[in-house]
Amino acid sequence: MSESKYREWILDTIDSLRSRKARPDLERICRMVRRRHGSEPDRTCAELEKLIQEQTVLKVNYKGSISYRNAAKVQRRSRKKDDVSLTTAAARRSAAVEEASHSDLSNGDSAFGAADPDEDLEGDTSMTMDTDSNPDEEGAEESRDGQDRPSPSHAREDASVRAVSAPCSPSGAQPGTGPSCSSGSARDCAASQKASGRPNSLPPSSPRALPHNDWAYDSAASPVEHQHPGMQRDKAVDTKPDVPSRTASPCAVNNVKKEAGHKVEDSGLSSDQLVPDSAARLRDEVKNGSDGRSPAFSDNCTFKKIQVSYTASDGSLLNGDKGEEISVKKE
DNA sequence: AAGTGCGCACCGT
DNA sequence: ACGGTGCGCACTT
Repeated sequence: MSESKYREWILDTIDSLRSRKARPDLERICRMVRRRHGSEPDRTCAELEKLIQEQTVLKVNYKGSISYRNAAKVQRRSRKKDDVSLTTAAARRSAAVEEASHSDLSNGDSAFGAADPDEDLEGDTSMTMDTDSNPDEEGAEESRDGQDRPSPSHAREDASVRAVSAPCSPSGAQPGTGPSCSSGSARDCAASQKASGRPNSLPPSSPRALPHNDWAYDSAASPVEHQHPGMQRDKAVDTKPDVPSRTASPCAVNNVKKEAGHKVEDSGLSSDQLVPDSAARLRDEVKNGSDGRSPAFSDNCTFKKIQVSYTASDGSLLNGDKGEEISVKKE
């Protein structure tokens, strides 16, 4: 029961933030929800996460920071070719979603989203949805409620949505100073966002340092587990294009592999990057594979960032700051 | 201090 | 040209 309530609150909040022209990021969302309804950020976080998994809320990486979108409101206007693929996409989507959720639960996805602005990772439109199919937002939401019905429409901006699992570190993380875990986690989330989201500054060497550096934010999924620190780092430094994203997620591969087959064509599709974890990953993988080369650069950056942020939130508060610094430095 | 409103620049379509 | 997004600032509570 509280679930639907939360959904409502969260969506409402996102909405409100948007209308205020403020970025609907975790921090703001949590704060606002708490303010308005007194719900603890922690809980909000969790609920938000759920919504993301249901795709009621889309987690998007926009301009280098994490944003959340009300899926019901995100619509794409002109997207003809997509429409075609949308159909197929929809099908996949559901599959993907399911798998995603499964894997997510187990944390199957690794943080290698490997999205790179350069290459237009955004090929990941797979999950784009027709909002047309949404009857009305409210109603839709309601109905959507119970099942993880992929329903989102999809965002047009250049943002990549990926993380579906944990917007914030699930349990542990929490600021030593903050006694209340709730605020702690909220902050935590925010922190991680910030840490990871601050990016933008692409290295000069980057061919097209877009102001919008939409690196993939695969993140959420894994606070700790995968992520091979050493390798990414090296790579980042290196300009070596290959391996990175691909090695990335064995789990993901497993999960998605099957789909990979038909997805390939899609990849070039659009610049929209809304993608469910698995899908995204999958796509990336496919892409990389087919291309034979991968956009190592931004990839790595992304990587680093993610990792860093998680590390920070994850455990050592002490290190948190350091982590950030490090990432900066690297860049 | 925190929340809010909004001008503005940016970007993709 | 248009619409979406979010920063940054000023205003309100």
